[in-house]
Amino acid sequence: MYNLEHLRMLVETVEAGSFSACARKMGKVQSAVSQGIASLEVDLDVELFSRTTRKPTLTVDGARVLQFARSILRQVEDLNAAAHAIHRGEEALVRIALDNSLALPRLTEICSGFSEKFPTTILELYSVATFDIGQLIKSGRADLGIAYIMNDFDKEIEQCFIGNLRFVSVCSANHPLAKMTQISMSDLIPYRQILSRGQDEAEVTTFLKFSTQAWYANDIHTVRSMVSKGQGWSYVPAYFADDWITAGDVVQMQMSFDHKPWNMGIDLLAPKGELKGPATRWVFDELKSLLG
Amino acid sequence: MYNLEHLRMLVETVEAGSFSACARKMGKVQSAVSQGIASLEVDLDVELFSRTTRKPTLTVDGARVLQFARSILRQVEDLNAAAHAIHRGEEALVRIALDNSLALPRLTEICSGFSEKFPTTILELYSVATFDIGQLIKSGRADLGIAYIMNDFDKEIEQCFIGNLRFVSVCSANHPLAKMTQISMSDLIPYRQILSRGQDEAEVTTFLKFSTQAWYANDIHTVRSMVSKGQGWSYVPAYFADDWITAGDVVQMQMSFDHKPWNMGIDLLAPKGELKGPATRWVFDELKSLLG
DNA sequence: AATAACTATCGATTATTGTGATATGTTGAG
DNA sequence: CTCAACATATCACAATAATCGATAGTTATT
Repeated sequence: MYNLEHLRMLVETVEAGSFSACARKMGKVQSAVSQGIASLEVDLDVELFSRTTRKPTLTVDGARVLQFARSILRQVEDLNAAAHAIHRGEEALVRIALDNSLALPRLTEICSGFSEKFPTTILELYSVATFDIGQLIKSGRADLGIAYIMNDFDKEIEQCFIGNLRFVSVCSANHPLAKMTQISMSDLIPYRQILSRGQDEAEVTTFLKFSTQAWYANDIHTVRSMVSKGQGWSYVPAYFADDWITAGDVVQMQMSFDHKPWNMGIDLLAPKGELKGPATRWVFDELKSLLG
Repeated sequence: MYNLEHLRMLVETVEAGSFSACARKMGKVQSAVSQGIASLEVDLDVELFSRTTRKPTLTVDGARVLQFARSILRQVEDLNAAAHAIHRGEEALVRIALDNSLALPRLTEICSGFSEKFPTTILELYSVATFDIGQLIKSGRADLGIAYIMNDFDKEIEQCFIGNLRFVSVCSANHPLAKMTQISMSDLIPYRQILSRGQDEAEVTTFLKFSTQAWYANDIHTVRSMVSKGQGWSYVPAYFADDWITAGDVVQMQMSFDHKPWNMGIDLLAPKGELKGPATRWVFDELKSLLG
C-alpha cells in the first residue's frame, strides 16, 4: 500500500516539473522517484502522469489525486506542528469567557495574533453575562474571563483591572426622551430602563439603575432590539451605541451638561495560581491592552 | 519518519482498547503494534499512551494527536474512494446550468441523492437566465441545463421535454390590480409588467408579455422586490408565488373564470452525443422527474 | 548528429517492518 | 496470597519494501 512518501513524490514532482528534479529536491536518486510514482499508480490503479513528453505531465486523473495528496500532506504538516506545540507545552485549548457586551474590535485582533502564534491551539470564546463568568472559571470550564468589576468575586479568582469602558444612554427615535434636551437623572425615573443581567438574576450593572421600572435582557443584542422598539432606554457601551446610532436604530440621549458619562471598570479574570500554559499566558498579557 | 500504517495503529488501538486487540484486527502480531506505536512516539516525541495500567490508556497529548490521525486517515479513505471512482470512469465534476427561477425543491433532493451516489464528484450549479444556458452548454462550460423551452436552440443541443410549470400572476397588495376581481387579459394592458430575461436581451417569456409597458429583471429575486414594491405585476412560477404570498410580499391576482393558468414547458438540455460519464448520466435521468 | 536532460528497468544493497519466542507486568477471582 | 488470563516490551532473525548505481532508451535542442 502507498505511503506518505509516495504522496510527497507526487506533489514534489508536479511542483518541480520532473522526476529527476523531484529526486534532487527530496534527496533521493531519480530511479527511486520513478519507481515510487509507478508503485503509487499501481496501488491506486490510476495513471498519474503521461510519459509521452520529455517531462512527465500530470493527467486529469492525476490532478484529481493531487488535490487529495496535497490535502493529506497539509494535515500531516499540521500534525507535526501540533507535536512540536505539545513538546513546547502549549495547551490544546484556551477558553475565554467574556461578557457579551465586551466583544470589542481589539479582541478580534488579539484572536488573529493568537492564531498566528499558536496555530494548533484551539481558542474558545464563551459569550455570557458577567455574573456567570466567575462560576465558569472556578469550575474550570474557562481559563480566562473578561467581565465588569464585581466586588463579590471569589477569593479563588485572580482579578486584574484593565481599564474603563464608557457608557452612553440611548433610546429609540420615537421615545419621549429622544425629544428632550439636558436630561437630568430625575428625568429618567419615570421611563422604563433596559438592563442586562446573568442567569442567576444578579445584576451587574446595578449601580447604573435609575428608573423605578426595569426590564431585563440576558444579552446586548436583545437590549438593542428592545431599545429600538421603544420599549425603554438603556445604558450601553459607547462602541456599541455608535454602531446602533449609525444604523439608525437608536439615538443618543442628550444629558444635562453637568452629567458625567458613566464608566464601568473591566477586569481580566483568571484562576489563582499558575496559568495553564504559554498560550493562556500570551492571551492573558494581550488582554491587558483590550481597552486601548 | 512515521507512516500511514503507524497512524492506523494509533486509531485502531484506541478503538480496540489494546495493542493486542489492534494487532488482531489489523492482521499483525502484537509486537509489531507495540513497536509501531513506540516508533510513532519517538518520531513525534510525544507519549501517546500511558502503560502503567494493563491496557494502554491514551494520554491527553495522545488524544490531541489522535484527532489529526483520524482526520488524515479519513482523507486517505477519500483518496481511495476517488481512485475507485476514477477507475469506474466517474467524472470529477458535473456542471448544471439552470434558469434561476427553476431552483425547485425536488432539485435539492436530487443533489442529496447525488452526493450519496457519487461522493467524490463535485456538483456545480450555475443559476443563470434561460437564454444563456444554450451558450454555456455549447461552449462546454456546462454539462446539463434546465431551461424554459425555446424554439431557437442550437442543433448541437439535445432537448428533452420534462414537463410544464404552472405560472400565476401576482402584484403587490397596494396595486390597483389587487382590488380587481375577474381580471381579463385586456385589463392587464395598462399596467406595467415585470419580465425576466437573459444577458443578451432575448426574452424567453415573450409570449407571456401582455402589457405594453414592461420592466425587465435578470433574476427572479429582483422580480420579487420589484413586484412587492408595487412597480408592476408579473407572471411567476406558482411555487415561488406561494412562498411570496405566504410571506405577505404580494397577492395573487384574481383572473376571470375563463382564464386558464399559463404553463411553461421545461426542457432538459445536454450537448449532442454521449454524456460525459456515469455521474452526468445519473443526473440526466433524475432530472427528468424534476417536475413531479 | 551531437548533446543534454530526462525516464524505465534491473540486480545488488540497505532500511524498514513483521515474526516468534520470551521475560515481565497488571487484573481479578478463588 | 497465589494463580490464571491477558497485556506489553524486547530481542534476534526473517520477510518485505525502498533505495542505489549502472545502463539503455527517449525527447527536445542546437
